Amino acid sequence: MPRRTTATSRRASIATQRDAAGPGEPMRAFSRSLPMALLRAREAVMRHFRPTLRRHGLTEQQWRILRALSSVDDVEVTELARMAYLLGPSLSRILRDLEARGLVARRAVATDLRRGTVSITAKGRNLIATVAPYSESVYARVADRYGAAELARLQAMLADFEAALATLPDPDGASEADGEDGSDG
Amino acid sequence: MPRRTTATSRRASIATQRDAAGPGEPMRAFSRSLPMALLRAREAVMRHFRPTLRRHGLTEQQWRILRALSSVDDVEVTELARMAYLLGPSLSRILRDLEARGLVARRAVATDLRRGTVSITAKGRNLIATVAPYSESVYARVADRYGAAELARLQAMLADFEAALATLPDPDGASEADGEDGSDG
DNA sequence: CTGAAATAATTAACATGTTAAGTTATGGAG
DNA sequence: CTCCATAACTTAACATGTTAATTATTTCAG
Repeated sequence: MPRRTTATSRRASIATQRDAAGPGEPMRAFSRSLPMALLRAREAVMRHFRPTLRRHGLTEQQWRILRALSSVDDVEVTELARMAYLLGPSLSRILRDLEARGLVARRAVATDLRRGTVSITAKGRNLIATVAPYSESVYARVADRYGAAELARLQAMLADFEAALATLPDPDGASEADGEDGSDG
Repeated sequence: MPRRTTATSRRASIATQRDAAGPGEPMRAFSRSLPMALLRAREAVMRHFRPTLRRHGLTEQQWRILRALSSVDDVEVTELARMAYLLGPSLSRILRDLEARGLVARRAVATDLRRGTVSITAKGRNLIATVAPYSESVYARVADRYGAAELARLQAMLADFEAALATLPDPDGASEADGEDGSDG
């Protein structure tokens, strides 16, 4: 390991194998796990979007927020988080930045001062109008390469999958602990 | 917006609509974009894994690394990054931590001091053995709820999708810039 | 009306994602 | 052999993911 000492023996067994699944491990083949497949598929698409967004000073999440805002007059922060699929803390930080850049505007709700509403500004709409064509272009290329029909089917399956898992009980985080690895302290 | 001033007029139009798709925006319905669907599907699964991992002091990425290492004797860092689907910088940081916790061990490759190999320790294997049952249990519940056959089909489609997109030209980051928002500087 | 519980949003703290830059070691041209 | 391009990691810097703690308001039991 470069940047350290102790150059010991050698080995260089390259290990081109991916999932050896040793004789004592009955676990699923690691590289084929569903979360991994979903992650890889998503990255396969996103890597085509990021460069364009980046050239316009936007991250994927900022783009999601602007897109969500462009479809409504104004929304409360909590609802926006749901629409853009972001957690509250992430949204809070990003809105602070987008507001400072003049892409969104915030207002308090007079009837409940805990709440705030967010809306996209003209500058924000202009940015969307500038980037949208590239975004559409990428999407078209993806649909063309994989097949529009297949793509629609894939999306339908993903929606079904999400709906099916939504019926599972909440994982919470308290029910199956045993503490044996000592990394909790 | 709480934590700020300027309580102006009111509005409270709640906006239960999701994708209004205003009369001037021809873009795809935002909430149904493929990247979003993949993100939601992945989160639907991961939210059931995270609590258990967390109870054992592991993050999702650390778990991927340990699982990958458990399938081989030892691997070079670059190959491990590919196996665990992590970028180099993320892997560097995580390995530093896992090594400090005694879950993995590193060695330099004598024939090329730039390279380093990583292997899982006995302590690391014990941790995997402890967590694996919970992981398998979650996976079984997911498969049961969505259907094992459907799940297999979904994974196959995801693999096909990734393969199809791999044939697209690299996005690079220089080919369709026009610079209109001044963030390219 | 008062104070505890609940709600909306933000802040804090730590881990990873992502791109750029830096470091050490190889390898090859001349 | 020397110098430079490359390669393999690591470090740096900034943005987001994730969970916990805080702050400001509102709600509601009593």
